[in-house]
Amino acid sequence: MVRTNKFFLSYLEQLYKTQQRKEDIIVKSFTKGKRLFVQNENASKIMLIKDGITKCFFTEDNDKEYIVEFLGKGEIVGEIEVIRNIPCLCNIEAMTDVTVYAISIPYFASLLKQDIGLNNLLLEVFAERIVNTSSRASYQQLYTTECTLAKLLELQSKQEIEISREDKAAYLGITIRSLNRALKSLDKSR
Amino acid sequence: MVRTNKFFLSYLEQLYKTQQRKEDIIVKSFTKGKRLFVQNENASKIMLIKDGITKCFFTEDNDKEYIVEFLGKGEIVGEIEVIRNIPCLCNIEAMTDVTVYAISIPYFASLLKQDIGLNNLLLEVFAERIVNTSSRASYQQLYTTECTLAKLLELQSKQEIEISREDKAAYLGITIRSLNRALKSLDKSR
DNA sequence: ATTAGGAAAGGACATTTGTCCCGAGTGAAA
DNA sequence: TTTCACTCGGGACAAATGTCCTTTCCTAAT
Repeated sequence: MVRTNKFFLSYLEQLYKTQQRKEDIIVKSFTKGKRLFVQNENASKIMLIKDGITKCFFTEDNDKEYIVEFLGKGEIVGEIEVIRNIPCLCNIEAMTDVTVYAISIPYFASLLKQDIGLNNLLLEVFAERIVNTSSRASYQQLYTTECTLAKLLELQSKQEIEISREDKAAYLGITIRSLNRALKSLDKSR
Repeated sequence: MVRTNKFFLSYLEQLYKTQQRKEDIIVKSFTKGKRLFVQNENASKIMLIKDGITKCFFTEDNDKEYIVEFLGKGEIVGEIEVIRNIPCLCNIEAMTDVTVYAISIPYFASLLKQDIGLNNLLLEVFAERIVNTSSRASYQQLYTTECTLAKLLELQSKQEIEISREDKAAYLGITIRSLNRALKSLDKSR
């Protein structure tokens, strides 16, 4: 559930060490709660998470939130926006203190045009995200809240993170009231 | 809603014409209703749609279906499975008679390792799919059925296709009963 | 023309989910 | 210690959705 990618992380560490122009990749930090990207705003950098955990979520016009995924070490953010040339699709918020490699857009764009290793890494990341996002969308639409919650709790138990009730509800796309009910009903069934 | 990609189509036409080994890319046809890929089975080819419209959908264990997207000319299918080395994520079914370029997996894999143009095309397709899938998942979770149906009808009116009630319901992830109700209630409001 | 079979729409009820609100519990300040 | 204010969990009702079943309509065969 918290995605990570050690290959991409070491690829970028390598790139960082050997870069010619020292301003192409810089290390930045965000304290817990700060946003790396804000939905609908234009991004000035692409980032790769060096340490910490973030959440990637939509804020809809009706003020409800939907968490797409949790991103940890080695996950890249902002690249879709550059590739498609659009403003930020969603928000990325630091759930813990976070440090990132921030890559300038022109530099990243030039790498895209020449570095096949980077292309392959990105394709793998994208394929993984498509698999996750689409199969989750299907599951959430076609199963009961209780089932999707059970799945979430199981995923969470395999990870090291604490997810607040708000975030659980936002991940499932339901209200806190419904989440409480589902939690209670899962309790009963064991 | 019916995705298409003329750049990818002409890229593949070019490739097809100039291929060395005549068995790397072949043209195949599927009549309406036939499946190009079956969920959980292993794919033997990657395909790019030359003509016709397909639907890409999950069948869950509870027998309900969820349509991820409709794919038309120039859309590629089966590539995610090769990149991630997994069995078919979902079903791809011909909604009209369909012809495709069927590409052998080893050939495609070798192209991936060397052809940056292909990599860039794929990255754009993937980025587009992630944008669509994730924003639709969010919208469907956080808005009422009526809103999502209205959006679907609007999208459909801009396209040339007819979508059956079953397919509309599967696209929205709801039952036909609920779809009928929502249709009726939309009627009333104008 | 009549009737049987099947598909589709919608009524009726059950279940699920959301909204609103109240009361218990907690922490901080007087 | 008392009280105020705030948060959180859950009760009660409303709205939405699913399930089941009946009715209607269409088609095809006799």
